[in-house]
Amino acid sequence: MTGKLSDRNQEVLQAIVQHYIVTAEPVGSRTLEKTFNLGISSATIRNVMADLEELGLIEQPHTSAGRIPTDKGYRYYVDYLMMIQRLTVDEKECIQDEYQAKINELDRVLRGTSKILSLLSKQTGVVIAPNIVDSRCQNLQLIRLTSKKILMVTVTYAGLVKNNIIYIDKDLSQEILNDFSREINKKIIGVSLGEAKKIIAKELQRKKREFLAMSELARKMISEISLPLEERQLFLDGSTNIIDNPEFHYADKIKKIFTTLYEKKTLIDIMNNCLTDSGNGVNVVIGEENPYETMKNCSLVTAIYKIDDKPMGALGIIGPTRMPYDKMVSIVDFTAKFINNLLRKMP
Amino acid sequence: MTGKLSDRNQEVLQAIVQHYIVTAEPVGSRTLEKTFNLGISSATIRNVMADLEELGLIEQPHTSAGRIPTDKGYRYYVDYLMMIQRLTVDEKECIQDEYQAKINELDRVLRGTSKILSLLSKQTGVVIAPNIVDSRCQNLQLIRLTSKKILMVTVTYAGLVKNNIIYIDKDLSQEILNDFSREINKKIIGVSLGEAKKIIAKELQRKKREFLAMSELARKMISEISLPLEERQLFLDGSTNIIDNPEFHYADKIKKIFTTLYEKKTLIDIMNNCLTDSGNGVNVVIGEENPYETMKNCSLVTAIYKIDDKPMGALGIIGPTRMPYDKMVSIVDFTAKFINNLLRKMP
DNA sequence: ATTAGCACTCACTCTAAACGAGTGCTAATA
DNA sequence: TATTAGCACTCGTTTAGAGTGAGTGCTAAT
Repeated sequence: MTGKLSDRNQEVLQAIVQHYIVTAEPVGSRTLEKTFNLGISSATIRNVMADLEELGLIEQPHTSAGRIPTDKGYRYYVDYLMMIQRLTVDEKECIQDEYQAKINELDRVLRGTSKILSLLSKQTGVVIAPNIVDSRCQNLQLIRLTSKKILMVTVTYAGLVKNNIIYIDKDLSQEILNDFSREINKKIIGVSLGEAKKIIAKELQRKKREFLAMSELARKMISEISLPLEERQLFLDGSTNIIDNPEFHYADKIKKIFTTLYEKKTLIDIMNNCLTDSGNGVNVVIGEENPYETMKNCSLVTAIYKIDDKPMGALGIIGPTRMPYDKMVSIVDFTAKFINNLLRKMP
Repeated sequence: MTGKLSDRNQEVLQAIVQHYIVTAEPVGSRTLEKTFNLGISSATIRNVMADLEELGLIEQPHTSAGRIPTDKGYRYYVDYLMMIQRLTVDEKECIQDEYQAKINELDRVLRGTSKILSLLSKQTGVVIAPNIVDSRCQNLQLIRLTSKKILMVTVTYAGLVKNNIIYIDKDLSQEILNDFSREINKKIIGVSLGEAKKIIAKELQRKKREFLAMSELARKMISEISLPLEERQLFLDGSTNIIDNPEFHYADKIKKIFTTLYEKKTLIDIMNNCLTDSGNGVNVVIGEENPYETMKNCSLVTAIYKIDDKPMGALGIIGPTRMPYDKMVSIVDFTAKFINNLLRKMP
C-alpha cells in the first residue's frame, strides 16, 4: 500500500468517497468546496485531486467529469478513513427481534440471518451453513420406512438435522434398528461426523460377527454421511435490492450478477474463501480484489461465525463497490457477534 | 369468447402470433405477405388485420406500427390455433436422464423438476411441494436430543420428511420415546397428517392416565404438525432467463417481476390457484388474466401432479406473455405425466 | 371480393449546435 | 512558497430539426 497520505489529502479523499457513495455521480472540485468544509478553494482541491489520481486512488470517467474512487481508493478509505458507525437503537432492536421470534434450529437461525442482513443493509445478505461433516454429532437414529427403505436422521449439537434415505436388501425391524442406533450413539456422541464415519467403519471391522446382519446397512450409512460440498446450504436474501443501484440499471449487468448469485456453486466458493481469509473481525473485499470475474464490480463485507469456538460458516453482504462500508461493516460485525452468542447458548 | 373466426382470419392471426413470438417486433402486413404463404396480398391482410383489431385480438403500439397480439389474441391462439409440438427425442431424454440420476426423495424430485423445466423452456421453472398436512403418514419417530429437547421426524408415503424440534420440561428417555412412537405409529400409519393430529388428540383424551407423562409432549406434537402455508416449499429455477427477453430489458420491470418471484408468499398463492383451477391437463394463464398486478405481463403454463391419484402440487413455467405456448404446453405436460408416473412407483 | 396505388402517420435515426460541469494551467496574491 | 482567482479548453449530454422508412387506411380499378 502507498504510504500514508497527508491529512489534507486524506480529507479530500474521504469527502470524495462519502459523496460518491451517496450520489453515485462523479464529484467535482466545486461541489466538494461547497458541500464539505475543507477550508481550501476548489483550485487547491483540484491540485490535491491530481495528486490522488496519480496515486491511483481516484479516477475520471472522462476528461471533463469529476472524480470517482477506484477500488484502491475504497480500500484506503476502508483501511484508514472510515469511522465505524454505531448501529441505531432501532437497528439493534431489529436484529434482536428477529432472533426472539421462536427460532431454534440452526437452519432457521441462518435463514433469518440472511434476511436481517439484507433488510438492514438494503443489499444482498448471504449466509453459508456449516459443513455438516465438521459438526459434532448429537444423535443418530435409524427409522424403518418400508422393508427396503430406512431413514437415517443425524442431528448435530448445533441443531443441524440431516436426513438420508438408505435402501437395503434385508428387512430389519424397528427394534433392531433401535438397538443398533443406541449402540452407535454411545460411540459417536460428541464426535464430528467425519470422525463418526471412521468409527462406524472400525466398529464394522471389529464386531464383524454381531454386526453381520447390519454390515450392508453400516456400509451405506458411511457413504451417506459424506455430503458433497455443492450441497452445502446457502441462504440468500434481498438479491433484488441490487437492481436499485444505478450502476446496475442495465439488463446485461443485472443478468451477470444474478447468474453468479444463483449459480450457488460460485457463491459457496466465494463464501468459503472468506471463511479462511478473514480472521476474527470483519473482512472487506472490494471490486477487482475479488477473484471471480463476474463479481468484479461488487464488494463483499463478511464475517465468520463460530460454533463451539470453532469457525464454522460465514455471513455477509454483497453490493456494488460503491457501498456505505462503514455502515455495512457495523451491521455485519454486530450480526456475527450476535449469532455467535446465540450459537454458544443454543444447545 | 367471440365466436369462431373465418379460416382466413384465423390464419392471419396465427401468422401474427407466431411471428411476434419469435421476433418480439410488431408485425406488418407486408412482412406477413412475404414470410407466410397466405395467398393474399398485403392490402387484403390489412383489411383482415383491421377486423382482428376490432375484435380485440391484436393491437397497434402506435399508429404507424405493425400489430402485436393482445392477451385475448394469445388466448384465442392457445385455445384454437396452436399445434401442440411434440418434444424432440433429445428433450425427452433430457427429462428422463434428470430423474435417472439416483433421485429418490420427493424433495429432490421436485427440485430436479423445476431445474429441468427451466432448462428446457429457457424460462423460469416453478414447482410447489405438496402441503404436508394432506400427505399420508408413513412413520413418526421421536428422538431424544437433550433432557429438554426432542426431535420429531415425520415421513410421508411420498417421501416427504419433516423435522420439528419440541421443547419439554420433563426428561423422557429414548426408550420411552420409542414405545410412544410405536404406539402412535400403529394408529396413524396411512392416515393423512391432518387426521393424525386428531387421532393423537383423541388418544390423549382416552388414555389420559397412561399418557399422563406424555401429555405435554403430545400436545406439543399436535401443534407442531400443522405447517403454516407460507412455509410450503417452493422450487424456483432459471429466474435469470427472464432478463433475456427484450420485454424485460428495463431495470424497473426486472425489479418488479423478481420481487414477485422471490416474495414466495405471492408465488405460492399463485401456484395454489393453479392447483384448484386446472383440471387434469395443462392450464394456461395469460397476462391480464392473472389476478396479481405484478404478474400481468407474464404468462403461466401449469399442470398439477398427483400422489396416490390425489392432486398434491403444481408445476409450471413462468415467462413473458410473448411465449412459445405450443412448446411450453408440451414441456409442462410431458414433465407432469412423467413425475406422476414416478410418484406412483416411488414407495 | 381482391388488389394496386397513394397519401399520410409517426417512431426512430442522424446531425449539428448549444450547454455546462469540470479540468489544467497560469498569473496574481498572501 | 503555498494558495487562489481566472480563463481557455474538453467532452459528455441535451435539444431541435430534418430525413427515413415501416406501416397504415382509403379509394379506385380489376
